[in-house]
Amino acid sequence: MAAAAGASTPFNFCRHVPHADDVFSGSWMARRRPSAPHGGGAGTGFGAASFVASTFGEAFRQHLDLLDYLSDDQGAPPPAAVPGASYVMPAPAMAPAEPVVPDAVAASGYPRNVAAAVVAGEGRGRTTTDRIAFRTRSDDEILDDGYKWRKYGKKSVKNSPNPRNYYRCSTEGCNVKKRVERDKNDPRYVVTMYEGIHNHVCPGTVYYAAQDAASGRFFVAGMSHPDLN
DNA sequence: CGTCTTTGACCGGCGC
DNA sequence: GCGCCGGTCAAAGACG
Repeated sequence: MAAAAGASTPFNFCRHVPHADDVFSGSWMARRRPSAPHGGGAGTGFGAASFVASTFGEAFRQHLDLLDYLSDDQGAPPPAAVPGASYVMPAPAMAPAEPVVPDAVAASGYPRNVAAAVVAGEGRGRTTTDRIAFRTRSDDEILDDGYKWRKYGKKSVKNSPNPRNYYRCSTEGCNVKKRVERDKNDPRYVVTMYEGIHNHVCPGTVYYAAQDAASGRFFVAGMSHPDLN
């Protein structure tokens, strides 16, 4: 089965929404979007690499080879809204993520030995990009991470009784995609795989800056969200 | 009326 | 070369 990868890694998501009902030991928190701004309640997701780079910080790097991870794709820079920002060590996560390489992912040809959580874009000779997969215990397949997603496909896949849903970031010019499906071995879990790098900031996320007294340079001091304040 | 989901068809890669 | 399979497209319908 797609058990939790060895060492779970603490990290933050674009929208970090700790909620007692949703936080599970060893898994990513998930929460139903309180009021979807766009009809239909399209899924929401976070950007793989941009989110890794901007929110995982060193804690994640220590577990994953992020240099390799971030080196492909189009060499996309950090989110535009954080110009020149040195990535800020994220606050300790409320609950550790449960990075996995789900069976569904592995079955797609992605190497199982790629640091468990990050799936590099080498599978089956595909030309993409940054990939990252998570398994999330949730009754809800819609994970609220602040991004706006548009569903463009649904497909039943072999060896799984559960359909796979395909989403694309609905921000114009952003080609980030994600696939969502329930774990075939444990329907309580949702397997989400992100592909690509957001070329924009997380909608609804407010970056706040601080100035380094020594250098006078501004840097991103953290993120917040109105829901959390 | 605009936006989003649904869903069948189509396409391309891969294994045999 | 053929068939299978996953991923994407696009038309139609639903919804706010």
